[in-house]
Amino acid sequence: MVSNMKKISEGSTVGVKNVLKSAGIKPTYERLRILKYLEENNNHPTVNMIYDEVVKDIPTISKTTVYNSLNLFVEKDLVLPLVITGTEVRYDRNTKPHHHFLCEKCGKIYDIDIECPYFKKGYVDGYKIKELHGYFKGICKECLKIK
Amino acid sequence: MVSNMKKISEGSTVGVKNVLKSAGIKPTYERLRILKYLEENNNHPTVNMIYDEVVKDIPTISKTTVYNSLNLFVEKDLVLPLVITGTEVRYDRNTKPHHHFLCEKCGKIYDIDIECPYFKKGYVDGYKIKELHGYFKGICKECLKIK
DNA sequence: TTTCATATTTGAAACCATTACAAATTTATA
DNA sequence: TATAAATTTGTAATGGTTTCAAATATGAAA
Ligand SMILES: [Mn+2]
Ligand SMILES: [Mn+2]
Ligand SMILES: [Zn+2]
Ligand SMILES: [Zn+2]
Repeated sequence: MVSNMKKISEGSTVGVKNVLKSAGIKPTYERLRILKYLEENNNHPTVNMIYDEVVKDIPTISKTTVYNSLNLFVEKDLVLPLVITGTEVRYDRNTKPHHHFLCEKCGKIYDIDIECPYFKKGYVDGYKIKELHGYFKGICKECLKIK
Repeated sequence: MVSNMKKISEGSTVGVKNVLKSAGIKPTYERLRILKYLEENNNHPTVNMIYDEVVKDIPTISKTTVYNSLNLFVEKDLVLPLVITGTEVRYDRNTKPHHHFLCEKCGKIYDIDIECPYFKKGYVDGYKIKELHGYFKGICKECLKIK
């Protein structure tokens, strides 16, 4: 088993609506659709990836609304922003601290379910840890097969 | 002891000149000064931080030259680019894989000398690891004192 | 329902780090 | 010295993100 992380929700309309309401966010049509995308896709997407899919359902949506919504989700701890490739921010519905793996060949970003003993302790070298950001770069299992 | 990492070089003019030459880089005045800055400061600086200091010695230097030089250093594995704050790239003379700590209060970035067992093995979840990027966010020792 | 205040969305402009590019300058070679 | 190659420089372009004000939608009061 590659990952044993549990899903946050199912991505159903009623599901995401409750998620937004309990976070104190008004569940607008646009926000619901964006959050649904994040729940249905664990691909750590960029703003453009999200926009390109969501605009198929809501042709009038603007990219600014995608930015606004994601910033709001981050503020309310519904979503975790990741900076892995350096060029653009990626968004993760899984806000629990976890590692990632960026494949140099296919560009996919995978979850890596390993533990960091220092993060568990809460301190390193006398410094108080609040967040953990860890990722590997290399070749993923599938691309290794292709050779 | 907070860190037991060894220094790469002393930052002396003859030192950095040899570093550049053995990397196959022509040791121009600008490149020497930029590399010297990196050797004398282990503060993981941004392009602007480097420029602001170097321009005091070389008033005619352009920011493009700082970019060009750093990109060349990265290409020749003399310097490691870090993306930690998300907004701008930082540069590290220490190219050995190591962890970092970003203090939320003072903004300083510290080296953290811990080992990653997965990186040592070379694999996680069947994925081949080539690079390791890990950092913590929190409050550093000094800022904890101030309280 | 109508009215009015508030929240949200939208599109364009601004911002900012980085890159592209071509002209000017320096350096190396003959 | 003359010529070619490499480097530096300044400006313009690029691209992701934010700012901002106008347009639209929502919700409560009348
Ligand atoms: Mn993830
Ligand atoms: Mn470092
Ligand atoms: Zn791959
Ligand atoms: Zn601090």
